[in-house]
Amino acid sequence: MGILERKEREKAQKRASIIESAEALILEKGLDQLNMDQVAERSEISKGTVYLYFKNKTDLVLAICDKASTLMNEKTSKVLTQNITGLQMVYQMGINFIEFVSEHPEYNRAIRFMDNFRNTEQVLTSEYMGACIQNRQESFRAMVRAIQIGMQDGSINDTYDPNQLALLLWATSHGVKDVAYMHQNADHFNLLDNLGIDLTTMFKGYMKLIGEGIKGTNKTNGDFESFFETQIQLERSERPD
Amino acid sequence: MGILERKEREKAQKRASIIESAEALILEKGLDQLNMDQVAERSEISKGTVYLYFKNKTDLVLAICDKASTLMNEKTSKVLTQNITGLQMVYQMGINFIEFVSEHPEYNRAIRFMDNFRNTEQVLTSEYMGACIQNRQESFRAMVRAIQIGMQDGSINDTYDPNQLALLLWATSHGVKDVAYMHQNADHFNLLDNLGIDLTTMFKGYMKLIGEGIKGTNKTNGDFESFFETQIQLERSERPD
DNA sequence: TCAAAAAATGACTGAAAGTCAGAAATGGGA
DNA sequence: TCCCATTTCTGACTTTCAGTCATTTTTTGA
Repeated sequence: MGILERKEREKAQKRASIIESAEALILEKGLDQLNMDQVAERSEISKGTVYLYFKNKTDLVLAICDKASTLMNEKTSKVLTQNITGLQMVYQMGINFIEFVSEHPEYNRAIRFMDNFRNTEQVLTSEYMGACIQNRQESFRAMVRAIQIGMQDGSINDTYDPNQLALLLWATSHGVKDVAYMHQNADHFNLLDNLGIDLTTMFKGYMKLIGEGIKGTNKTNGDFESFFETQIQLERSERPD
Repeated sequence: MGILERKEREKAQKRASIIESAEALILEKGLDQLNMDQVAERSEISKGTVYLYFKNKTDLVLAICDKASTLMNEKTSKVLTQNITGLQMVYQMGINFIEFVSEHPEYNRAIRFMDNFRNTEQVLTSEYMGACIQNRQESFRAMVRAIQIGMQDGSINDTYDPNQLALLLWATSHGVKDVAYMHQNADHFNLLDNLGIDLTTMFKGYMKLIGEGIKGTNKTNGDFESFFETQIQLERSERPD
């Protein structure tokens, strides 16, 4: 019975197409201007059909968050397989995070929106919410793992509690991201432009500050600066566009 | 001509009373549930009158942000007058910030909401927006000032650029605040509770991490831990409720 | 006491989320 | 090929809420 399978596939495609329409609209006009009539129009279906695929607007935004956090999570988890020190893994996760937000402003907006949701009925009954939480927790555990590896190879100071340190890195990196990409959401209070500091400088400064605070006894790791330059060169040689 | 003055005073009072109603509603139900009919009802005036005092809902929220940032700004600026080292000033500003958010969840919600605004007509034409930006910039400059003081008294490493360091402290502390008080907005992904780490521990950990990264050559300042304990004891003796 | 000015009102408009009765398309059996 | 049951889709309709404005009420000063 291949018909059922075909139907399933078509359903998934339509669902994905609605999500893509919503993403494009978020990119163009911002999330606060997202409008279900427009999502329907851009997907070339009626409004009612949108509601066959997503329970409500919140559900649709959470589906985008799910997609975003899955993508981010894959990138983060992959870092653990690289043959580098724990500290360098932490650096690499930071680079990935900043790149992700830079490449996908619409995902950043969706996730910021999600973090402002209160636990309403709509949020609690969305099947996507659980997936988002799982993805985040997995990324967080990858961070803890990188820290543990770093403590074993001597690149990270092992007097910290790995969970607590991961929590601090998570929190501070999100703060840096929010300030660095404030212009993606709002231009008021654009500290970076006001101070004439560019994104890379800020990010390097953050890594240096954090690096100083967490560095272990093994001094052969090199600092973030040199690691960063190597990575950038690697990427340029991989994608010479 | 005391009538005009009286009218001005009454206007200001009514304006303040509308703001208070909105704050209470934000505290009770969250900002996404804030509704202008309810604001009017709670203020015991008609909806139309609310719109005589505030151009629109955005304007009202920005008025709350103005009030909040003014309050925070006063606290921050006052730190500069204390007879402590620059590093201790930075610590104290952090303590004030965390206390502020803890005491005023409604203000935190309003400001988070503001940071998600895009620069629409409504935002640009609100007289409160400019005030908010000014308040923030003033707080930021106070932070820069504290860092400069710290570099002079040897409590802060003077190889950093003061502006860049202030930017990093601003960004990271906001990140820590957002994670620490995520439950004020949303309970999903409540990292603190998941890991069984309490707010004070996280905050101390943050200050330790940062402190390590920025500490200067003068080692007589004492660490954050001891500074924090002193401050807490001071406050307890000042307000023995 | 009264009329002009100021302040307040609430019914109304418009926009957008969400619903649902009916229309259209699909698919298996005769 | 036709039929009809099931699935899928539609868009007019309902509801909610921001924002408006013609009208009413209150205040003021003469």
